[in-house]
Amino acid sequence: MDIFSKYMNLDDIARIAGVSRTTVSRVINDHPDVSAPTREKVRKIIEEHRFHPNPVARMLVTKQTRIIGVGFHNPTYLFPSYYASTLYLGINRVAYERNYATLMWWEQSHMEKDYFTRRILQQRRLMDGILIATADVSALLIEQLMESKIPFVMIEKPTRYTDEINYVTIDNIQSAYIAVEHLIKLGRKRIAHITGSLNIIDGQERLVGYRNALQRHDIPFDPDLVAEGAFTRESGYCAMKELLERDIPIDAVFVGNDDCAEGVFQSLKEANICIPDDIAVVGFDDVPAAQDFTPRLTTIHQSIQERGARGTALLLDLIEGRVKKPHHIILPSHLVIRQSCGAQV
Amino acid sequence: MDIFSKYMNLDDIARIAGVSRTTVSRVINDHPDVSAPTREKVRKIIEEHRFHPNPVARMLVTKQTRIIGVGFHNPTYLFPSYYASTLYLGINRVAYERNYATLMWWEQSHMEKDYFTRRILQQRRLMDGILIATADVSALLIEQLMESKIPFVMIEKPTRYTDEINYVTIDNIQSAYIAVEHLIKLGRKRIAHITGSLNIIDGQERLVGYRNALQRHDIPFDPDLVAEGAFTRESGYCAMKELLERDIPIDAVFVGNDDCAEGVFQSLKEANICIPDDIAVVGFDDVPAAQDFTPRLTTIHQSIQERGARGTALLLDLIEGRVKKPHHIILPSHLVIRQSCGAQV
DNA sequence: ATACTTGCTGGAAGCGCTACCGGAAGCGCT
DNA sequence: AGCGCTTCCGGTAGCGCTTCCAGCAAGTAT
Repeated sequence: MDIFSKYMNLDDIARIAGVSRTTVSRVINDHPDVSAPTREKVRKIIEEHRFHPNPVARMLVTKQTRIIGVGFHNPTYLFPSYYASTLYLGINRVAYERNYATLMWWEQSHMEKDYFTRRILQQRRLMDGILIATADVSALLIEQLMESKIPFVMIEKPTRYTDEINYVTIDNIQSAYIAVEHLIKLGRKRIAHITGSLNIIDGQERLVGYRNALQRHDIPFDPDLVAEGAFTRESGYCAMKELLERDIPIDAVFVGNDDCAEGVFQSLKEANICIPDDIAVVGFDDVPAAQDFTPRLTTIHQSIQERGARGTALLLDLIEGRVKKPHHIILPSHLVIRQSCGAQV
Repeated sequence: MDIFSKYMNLDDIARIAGVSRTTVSRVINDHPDVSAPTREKVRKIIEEHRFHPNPVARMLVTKQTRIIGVGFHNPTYLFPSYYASTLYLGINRVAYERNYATLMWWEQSHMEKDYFTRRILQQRRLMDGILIATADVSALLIEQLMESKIPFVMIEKPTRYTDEINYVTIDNIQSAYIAVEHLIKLGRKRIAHITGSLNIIDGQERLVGYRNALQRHDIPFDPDLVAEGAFTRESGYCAMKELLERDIPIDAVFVGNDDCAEGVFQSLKEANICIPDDIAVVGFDDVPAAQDFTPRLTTIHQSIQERGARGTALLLDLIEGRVKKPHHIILPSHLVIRQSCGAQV
């Protein structure tokens, strides 16, 4: 093909085949109104010329793109991380199975403030639906998305309009409760908590679960035992260090997620504090690396890939009109007991 | 906006503003041929109705989409991994800066064989250019891409048509040479190599560098010292185990990449072999986790994000006609000496 | 014989935008 | 008054598809 030549179009194929453009369109779309011989003839010519219809033109007339947008926010802590990659793995699997492509946004810290919102709104009609892979998203975007009636699903629990929005999440409160209760039952008395990002609902809810467990077991809540982290390794390192510098007794710590726990481990090792003998550690997420921590990390397991997959399936059902009412999917999670909590050797 | 209402279009805005569709288009595209008062009036109405022109219609007529396709192949080992995520980080940064969106493909093992190729060809006209983030890609796809004259860049060195294809890579041979030479200079005599995937050029070239270094220092090449890995943690674990079972003297091992080295570490620990005293280990990539290995991993550093960024910049230059001839970008890399090679304490 | 269905095909409209072209108005100049 | 020039605006023709509708031939029932 020459640089100056254009791509072929339906008319070119039609002319070569000696049929009308309509007929060519019909064979491409497997429409029944074409006789077998005509269909074969046209198909052969399409094949021969390696013709592919222009997807953009098709999108314009059918008003569907078979593209879904996937927005990741604040990737400073999301990417590159096991969580986000794995989520996308699940998303992509379902999108593939149902023949959709994914157009991904991913807001990085150096971008302008409302880039995410503007961009999504601008490109709305390029996407049949939108997946929002973070709770940390502006209320404005959510409102405009709701107003524009475009199908969208959040892969985190939204902080507002909770009833009206489709989302998939896990029971953070209950999970955190179980994790902390486990430590209590092992006889730990001074249980600290390094939180996740507290502007994200997961972080907030895990803190609630922590407090609930203490309360239930008549252990007074001590704010000195709480340090704010941010779901990252670095934040875990710093928060643990800060906790140690407070120079108060601590015999266990429940950490916002596993990435964060990695930093906690490092900090404890540097301070020559033994896990779990001196301080027991429990994480959240059960990333694969958790099995390779020394000692192996006790943590709450959740299937991140499933989260992405279920969210995507819900979105596509919404797009295709199979589902109408707002759905809230709450995925199961459970405690995986390993060595870092002191229950096993 | 009602469910049944359509999106607004240029004509709607034009009618409300009392101007022509053309004028509205002009103000949207900042065309000078509009008087200041008219421009203001139209702009206000656009704002008021939160109107965004249909990007699909615009794409159809301008014949550019401001979308680039990004293809990741064989994600079984690529995702979720530091390498792929980080690459995408670099890609996305540049794409954002130059106002392009990324449409990502990601072939998973459960997909049909030629899905990748078919999909890319079908959607070609939806993308202004294509980034191929793997060398493990069919010759057919490359040929069809070249034939269709669509701009594309490979983020790995291609195995064929090397001269004609735009790509970005590092000097694998030289880097591997330096890594192995470093071990030799530290007095290691029986240096093993756990390769990367040998169907990928990076794996092949690193093996060549390994052999070159041996040859240069008059150490005979011993095939028993080589085991095939696949750039993954698991493959490293198995390959190291296999190497140990051969029951031959080994005092160092150069590993295809850091992920793989993680498996090697695990295998050596299980066998109670001390790193670096008994066996020194050198990796490749310098992922952040390399600093947290015990002992800390000596490895070849390369900037993966830069790789993605430079590849994307090249692609966009190609798309925008700023660059014509095939470009080959070779990024720098260097050895980072830590503890696992035995040079530091 | 007519009427009516069935199977296949093509013409034409239109999706929502951009871009080309032509024209009206306003200006200063001869 | 007539001329050319600039400034601003609108009409219209596509971009490459899908889809609706009409039409025609052949087959079937009345």
